[in-house]
Amino acid sequence: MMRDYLQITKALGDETRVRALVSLAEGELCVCQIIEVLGLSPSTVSKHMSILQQAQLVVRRKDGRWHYYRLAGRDAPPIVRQALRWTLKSLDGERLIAKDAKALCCIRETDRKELTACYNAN
Amino acid sequence: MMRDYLQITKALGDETRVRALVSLAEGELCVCQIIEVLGLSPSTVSKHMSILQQAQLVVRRKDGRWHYYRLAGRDAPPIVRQALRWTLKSLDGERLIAKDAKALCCIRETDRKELTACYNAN
DNA sequence: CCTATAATTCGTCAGATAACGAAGTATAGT
DNA sequence: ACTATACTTCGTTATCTGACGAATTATAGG
Repeated sequence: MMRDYLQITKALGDETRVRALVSLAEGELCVCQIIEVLGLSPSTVSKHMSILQQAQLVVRRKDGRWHYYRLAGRDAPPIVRQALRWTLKSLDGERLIAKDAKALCCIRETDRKELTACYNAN
Repeated sequence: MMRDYLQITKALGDETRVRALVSLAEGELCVCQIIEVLGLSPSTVSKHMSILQQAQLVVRRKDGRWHYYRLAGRDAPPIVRQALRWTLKSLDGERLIAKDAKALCCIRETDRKELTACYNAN
């Protein structure tokens, strides 16, 4: 209980993780897409996603070589769902988040090869 | 916005601070009372309360030599009030918190001189 | 004015955390 | 089987954080 709570608050206490979390608001992403949004190394992003998953804030789905993450849903415990609702609501309209969302449009719709140029443009 | 959010989540990401916060649920306390509940040094507790205050989760009131802290109320921004509601709801019934509450009864009703014995009894 | 009390600020130290690259695992395509 | 791709795990390093005691500030009371 306290343990769950602290796992959630600690997970939410890092800007990078929050950006990753909010990026998932519009649907699941694979790790390589999250890497592009955040602009961090694969190992770093992997660790962050693992922390979010341990806090039950995200769910992982594996499909071939790709690992997709999505926000926890209806089956998640209330404490988690409430935390997510509060987070998304509180950060709605945040500038940094908006910038990520813009980059995400490129990332979702673009072949991985063309992607870097697109991201750098923002 | 992101700044406020992270100040809140970082503040809530420490067990000691959460215990202090929940202790205030039944009404304001002065620092020396919080010190008794937590069993930590004055300087440590002071720092923790300062962090909670910077996150706007608590409000300070000064009366003579005593500094009273209470939970943020109706005048606090929505992001803060929602965080507090979520926290108190999520930790309702937590064992460690309950123990603190028990100690708090002693602390509230007891002269400071008799206090140590009372606290140690739990 | 002097002392005691309540709290904060400062300096220090140990332990936690976030970043990286290198190495390892797993899967897809040839 | 071999190579490339997608992630994860591990080891290292720099920075952040939480704890304390000592020193400081502010107020109450003799």
